[in-house]
Amino acid sequence: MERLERKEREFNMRRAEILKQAEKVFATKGFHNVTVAEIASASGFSIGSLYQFFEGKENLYTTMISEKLDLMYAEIRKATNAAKDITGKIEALIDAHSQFIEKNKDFCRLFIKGENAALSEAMTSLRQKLIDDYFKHINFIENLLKDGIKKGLLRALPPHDMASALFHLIRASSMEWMLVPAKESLSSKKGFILDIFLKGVKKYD
Amino acid sequence: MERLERKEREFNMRRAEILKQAEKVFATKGFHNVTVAEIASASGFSIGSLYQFFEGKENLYTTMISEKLDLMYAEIRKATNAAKDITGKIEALIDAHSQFIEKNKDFCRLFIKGENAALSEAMTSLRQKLIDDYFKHINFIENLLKDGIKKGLLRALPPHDMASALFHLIRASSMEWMLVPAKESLSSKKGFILDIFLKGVKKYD
Amino acid sequence: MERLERKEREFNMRRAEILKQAEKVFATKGFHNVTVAEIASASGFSIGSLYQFFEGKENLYTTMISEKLDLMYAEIRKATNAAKDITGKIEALIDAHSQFIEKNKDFCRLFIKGENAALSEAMTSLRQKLIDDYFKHINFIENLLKDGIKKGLLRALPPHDMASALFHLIRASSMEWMLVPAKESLSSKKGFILDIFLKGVKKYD
Amino acid sequence: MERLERKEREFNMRRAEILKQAEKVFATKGFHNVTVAEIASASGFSIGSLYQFFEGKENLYTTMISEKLDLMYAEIRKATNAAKDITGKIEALIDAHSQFIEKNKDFCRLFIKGENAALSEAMTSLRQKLIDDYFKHINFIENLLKDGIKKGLLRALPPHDMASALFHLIRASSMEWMLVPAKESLSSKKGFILDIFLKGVKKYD
DNA sequence: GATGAATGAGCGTTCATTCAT
DNA sequence: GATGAATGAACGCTCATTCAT
Repeated sequence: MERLERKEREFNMRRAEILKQAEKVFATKGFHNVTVAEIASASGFSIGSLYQFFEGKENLYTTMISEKLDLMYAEIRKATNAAKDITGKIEALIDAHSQFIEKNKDFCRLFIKGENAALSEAMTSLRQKLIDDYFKHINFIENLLKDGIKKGLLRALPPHDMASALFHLIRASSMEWMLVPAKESLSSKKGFILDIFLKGVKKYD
Repeated sequence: MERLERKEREFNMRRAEILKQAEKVFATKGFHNVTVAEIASASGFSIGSLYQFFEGKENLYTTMISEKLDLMYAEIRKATNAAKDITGKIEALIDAHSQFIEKNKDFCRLFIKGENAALSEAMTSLRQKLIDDYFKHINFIENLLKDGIKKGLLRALPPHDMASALFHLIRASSMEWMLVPAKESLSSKKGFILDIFLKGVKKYD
Repeated sequence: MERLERKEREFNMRRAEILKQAEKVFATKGFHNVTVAEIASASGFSIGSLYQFFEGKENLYTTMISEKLDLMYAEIRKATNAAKDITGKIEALIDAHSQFIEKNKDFCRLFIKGENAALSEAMTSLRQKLIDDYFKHINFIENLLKDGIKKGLLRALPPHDMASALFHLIRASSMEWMLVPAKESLSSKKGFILDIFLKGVKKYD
Repeated sequence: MERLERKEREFNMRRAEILKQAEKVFATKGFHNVTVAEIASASGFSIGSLYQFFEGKENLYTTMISEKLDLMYAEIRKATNAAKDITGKIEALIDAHSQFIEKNKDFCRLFIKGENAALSEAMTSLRQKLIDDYFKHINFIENLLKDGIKKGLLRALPPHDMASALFHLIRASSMEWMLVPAKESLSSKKGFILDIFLKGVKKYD
């Protein structure tokens, strides 16, 4: 019994190590420009071993993307839920999202670079998962904003559109921060995002 | 003389036809999953002929992306410049951008899917061009908003960040419209974008 | 009648012009690294026109080689025949051969570089022609030497082997002259070739 | 340790096998008329495997030529050095050279056919190596002959030219033997070469 | 179990030749 | 006749995956 557990633990550790190194390599060069041999070499395993952990190159890639994104959404929601009031939650949402991107610059670049397309089964279902997760996340933000409307803090605009807007305002800062080599910390944009999202750009209402 | 002109016209028509068909094929399957033979067959030319118009697969791809994007930015700016006052210009900006996306759904999907990455010279310089064009466009919007600030219509927020925010609010709607199969017209979101951009989501200031 | 003659004369002039330019291009880059388009462009004719003068690329190449080599052998024999006595004839043979090589350095390099092989019909028959011409030439020298034996000037060694030896002694100098960038005139070797061929290297007999 | 040695030995055996079969195929058809698939099939390996042993088609070709030629020069020099006196050494030189050609008819034919040209890096450096090795060999013969001059056996002709002459006299016989399908053994020419090289063709001095 | 050499389908690209104009 | 755009077979090479050791 104990033996089995150790085996399982070891298996998971190796799997995680491979994913970690694969992320680095993929993030640097993109899916199509990386060979399985490279990942094997980077992670210190043999080519053959990789195929014991993952069904193939695509599966390794989609798993890596998928698990990392799960982590991102989880982190953001956890931080958001931990805040007390609506404004605090929105602030936490912006902050946690920004921080994840700052910590995972290379990974996130994969989404600017693109490198997702493909026709194969695995890639198609990855894309669908990405879309589903995206809408789940928008829905999470939506509920937050609905609460704000109910509490009389926010205007009664379509919640889904508001949520989408907030998400993409965060994305806007992130993208620019990733595109321009050296700039101030991404987190410094939090105030602006919060301000423009809440009050808009017009001078007098 | 006339002969030469007709030759040139024909050349350009064939070139355009290839680009048009290549756009369709690339949009469906992404750069790496399309073969030159497929594009040749789809556009009704032989493999060899493609190489008279374009230096290779990458050149065909980057040319297609580049020219189409040039067109998009040009259309948006033309429509924007044609409007009279600031609010009208912002409205026109949103409208023209939305309309281009509605008319070029498949092409725009390439950017959601990503499929830009690659390490080669051509691809690297395409990416740089995309980034440059993006910032040029943000700058165009920036100037528009600066004018609004000067005229006392808009708050004196950092113009670049405001421009980026507006651009990504438009992008937010577009993305969702492309992700969800059948939905109301993208243009119908114009009112919301304008509203949230100008006034924000907060109930009382 | 006269019209026809002019046509024919023009045809031959164009054909010669193509061969002349083709020689230059082939000599510089070798058969496989030259395209038909290059030859067309170099000779000032269209691709299609080339196919009116020659059946194809191989035919153009083999014709060029063949005719040039015919010329070489003809020149050498003419000069040789013009000399009076045996020793003079051998001297003339060496001289004319050396001079042809000096005048046609690039062409002759084709034979050092190789660039003859191929499996196709045309190439095979070219090779056979080269071999036949080579033996015909050796035979010419042979007759010269037989005469020398009959006249009591030369030892009664196997005439074919003697002829071959003489030919390759000339070739030896030529080769080195072509391999080493800048050297004294090839013709300056005539004395040495004659000396070693006639007297050998041994000090006392 | 032992394991590693066996691996290395196997690797070298496979590499040698590929070179051997490649030599046959190239010798028959020339560089440009052989496909990588053909060599793979002839040597009993897959296309991909060839690329584990050699960087590409050119590398395979140049390696084959280079190693074989190294072997030839080594054999000739070894045999020559083993002989006692000058005349014996010259005889051994002729003999060893002839024997190598008799044993490696197909390989040597590559040099008659030519098939060395090409513009690429690898081919250019092969050519330079061939030339360098040629002159190194001539130099080896030169030293031999210089010794003969010093010992009073040979006339004080320019040693380099004498060496070149001897080399090409051997080459003359070899070439004819290769060109004419069936003939007496090449080695039977040794006597003639020695005779003409030492004494020349003139009857009375 | 672990390995990495072996496999070969599939790719982008070239260029001799043809033939509509 | 003269042209050169169009053709597509054929090539060298890569690399995800397998499987004998």
